[in-house]
Amino acid sequence: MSAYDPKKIEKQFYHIWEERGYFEIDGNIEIQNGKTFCIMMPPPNVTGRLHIGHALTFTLQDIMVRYKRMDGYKTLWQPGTDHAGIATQNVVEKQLLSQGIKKEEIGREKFLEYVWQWKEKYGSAIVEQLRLLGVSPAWSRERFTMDEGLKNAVREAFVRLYEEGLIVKGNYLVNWCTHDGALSDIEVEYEEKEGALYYIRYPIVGEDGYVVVATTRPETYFGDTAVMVNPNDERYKELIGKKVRLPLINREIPIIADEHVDMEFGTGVVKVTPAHDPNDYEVGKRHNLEFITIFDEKGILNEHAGEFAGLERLEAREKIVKKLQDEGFIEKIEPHTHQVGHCYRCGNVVEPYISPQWFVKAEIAKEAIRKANEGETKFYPPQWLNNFNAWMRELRDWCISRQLWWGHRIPVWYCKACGHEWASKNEYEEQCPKCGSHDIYQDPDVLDTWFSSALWPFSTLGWGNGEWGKGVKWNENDLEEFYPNDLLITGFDILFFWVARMMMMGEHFLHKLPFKDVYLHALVRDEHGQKMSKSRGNVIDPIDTINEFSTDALRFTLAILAVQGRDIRLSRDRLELYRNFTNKLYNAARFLLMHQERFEDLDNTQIKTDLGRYMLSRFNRAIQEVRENLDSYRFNDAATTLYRFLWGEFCDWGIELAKANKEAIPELGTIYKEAMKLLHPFMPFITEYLYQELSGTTLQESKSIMIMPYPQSGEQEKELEKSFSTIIDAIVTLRRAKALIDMANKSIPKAYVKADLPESAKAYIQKLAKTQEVTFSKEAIENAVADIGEKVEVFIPLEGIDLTPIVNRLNKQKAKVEKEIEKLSKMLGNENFVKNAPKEVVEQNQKALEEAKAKLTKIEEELGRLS
RNA sequence: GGUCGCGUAGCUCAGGGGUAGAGCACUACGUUGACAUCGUAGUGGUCAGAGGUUCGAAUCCUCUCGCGACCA
Repeated sequence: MSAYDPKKIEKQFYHIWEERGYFEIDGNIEIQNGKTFCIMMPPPNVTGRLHIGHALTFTLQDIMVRYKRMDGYKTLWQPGTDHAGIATQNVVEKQLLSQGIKKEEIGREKFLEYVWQWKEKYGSAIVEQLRLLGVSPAWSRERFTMDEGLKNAVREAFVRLYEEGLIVKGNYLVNWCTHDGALSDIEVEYEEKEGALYYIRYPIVGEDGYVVVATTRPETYFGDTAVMVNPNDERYKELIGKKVRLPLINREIPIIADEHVDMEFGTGVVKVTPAHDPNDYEVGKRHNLEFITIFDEKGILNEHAGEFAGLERLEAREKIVKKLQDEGFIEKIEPHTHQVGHCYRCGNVVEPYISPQWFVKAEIAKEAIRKANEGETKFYPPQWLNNFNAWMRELRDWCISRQLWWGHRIPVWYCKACGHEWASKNEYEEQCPKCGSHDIYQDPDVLDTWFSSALWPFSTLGWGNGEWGKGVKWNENDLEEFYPNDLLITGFDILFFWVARMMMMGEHFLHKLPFKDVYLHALVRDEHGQKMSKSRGNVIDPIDTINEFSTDALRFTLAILAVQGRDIRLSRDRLELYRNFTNKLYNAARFLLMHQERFEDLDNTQIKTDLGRYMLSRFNRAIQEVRENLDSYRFNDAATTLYRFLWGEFCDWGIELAKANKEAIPELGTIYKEAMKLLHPFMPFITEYLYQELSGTTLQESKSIMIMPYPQSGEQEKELEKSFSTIIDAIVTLRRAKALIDMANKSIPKAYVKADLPESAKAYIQKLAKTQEVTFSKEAIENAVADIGEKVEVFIPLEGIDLTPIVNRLNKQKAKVEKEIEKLSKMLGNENFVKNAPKEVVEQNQKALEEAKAKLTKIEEELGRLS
């Protein structure tokens, strides 16, 4: 028993590759051809742990990068991590709380010190995990979205947009999480919830009656500043212009009319809460209503809520409803499903809330939209352009301020003396540029994390960095060489969060879209198509998977499943399959090495034998397909081609046929080595290992496969391929015929093959079909077992073959089938059964009878031929 | 409600006007000195359904049904 053991080599090889600088932009300097290739790593969160989605995205990126690097491109794969505002702040806040420290007690500066300490200590966990995946980014250039250079770039971008009037401050209704503060529209996740529709009675002022309004959020009635009916609603025409009195608090509000009211919903009377509902906000502005905010930023009800002041908004609901019920203000409560917005970070119910925030104006996206539709950026799969357009068309101003401490602080200062407001690229400001006062303060908020990552495709190339990192983290001509980036690979789920924003920013600041191609991959699901989640317990951990199956197997599995526009269903079965593939590759190499210690490079070899030329021709075909598929990001097709060629052609036929023609073995070894290069981007470790083994070298002492030229497709020999496919057909057909006479795995003395083949083909057929003597014949042979293949006919003479075993087997089968027929006939002959049994059962049995009869005929035919 | 995608062998999926493919599973045989994480052979499909275009449709078009995603 001999199996491939990846553990021995993976860490060791990775270390050597990285140490030798192969991952860096000039790592392949010897084979560079003047072209460049650049791809940005979507920076994972510093707080993150590697999950299977990372494994997918980084595997695909690494495949492209290794391919391009081997193909002679000067290649930049820019790595880095994201400071992840809310997530990181939460992690550190929690950690401090466990030590009994509240961040409010220690203050902003001290808290940030803790965060930085945390980042230094734990922030590299994910990049270390990434290394286990075998990825090859230019690690020396690793960036952090809050390093000094990128902080400079963020201020540069902010100040320019501020001065152009594209960043503005406004007191708007925003999505508010009482835990995490303001959220942008896409940070709110909607979920269908079983709630209730509360029908509340509002007494009419000066009359005995009341109107009933239906609401899903009864606690907001403290903020009502009107109730509203449709002017065309006959039921309520009389009421327009009158007033109602809010229950318990007895504030009087007007009854107004507005065409927007849906007469069908609830009672047709709606409450208007301008400060706590986006629709009502618009109504409030239209009708000049008062905006009453009823809770603070933590969600605690204020004085407008009367006796309920001090309670948390959601906890208060029940108490408020109870009181209303007790006082007779609730008409009824109906169950009601509706969409409820939740914070994507903490799951808290999001509230519309009026607060002063910073926004990027939507018009910044105009040019990016136009250029994307002109094809400056191509999406893979292309239908994503539609989604991009659909979202961009309805783009609203982007709320970029966040009520956090951790992040890029908004570079805007206010002067207490003269009220002046200004933005500055400096980290600290000393005095007011207008009046010179020192009594100034900086805006307390920080920027949305996506603001800094929107700059990633060019800020990492030095844009706006100042002098920081120059010549170390980036080079002066980077922007020229690597902008626009050639490709972005990321998940479709962040198309709007990130991709679209990079496109707006890139276009705005550099007047070119940041990517030529954008490849969006789907989600990794479990084998049943379920989303992976901790609560479902179906999470596949990439690190565990690597330990169990190897990095190469994981990478290859993900690649071969990565079909454009389709989710990936990952399963252990699949992983096993491709782990087995690595073992197959290993054993093929062992076979070759059994015959010869080392093999030449293809460049220095003249392939002469017919089998060698045949395999080379097939290999050239595979090269062409793999290249075409990689060039169009069809990772699954590229991987399938490799799997089929290496296993289905090289091992199954190349090596097997070589057993009949040992002279071809040195040539096959040479081709196999070259094939390792073709496979290398997918399976970096085993290919390096086998390449070195077959060369009689070690990586420690030799050049790595990863900086050798990627195979170029050569000529295909069509005639030779045809000839070999006839040989293969002869072998398969003969094997089938042998199976028919129960001699499948045994050697037989003689067979005839009717085919147009050269004498040299005989050895192959004799060896692989285990037939001592094969004769080519132009005629059919009498008194023989015959089988017809695609291209040939074969005949096995009956004389000299012991037919007893097969005749016995056929007789046994015959008896069994006859018994079956008898039983089924009897059953179907029974009138009651046919009448009463379910139709399907009757049909099923009829079908079974027919099949059994057909089988019997076949058996009888065979018996007739053999006796 | 709007947009998009999907429906192909028992399962997971490729393919995308010209004889229906792979892997797994299944059946039978097998330890011939690379590999049982394997080999050989075989069974298995009205390509969701109905219309249409075409010499020809799994493939293009329309509709229906079912599933999913995103947006409201």
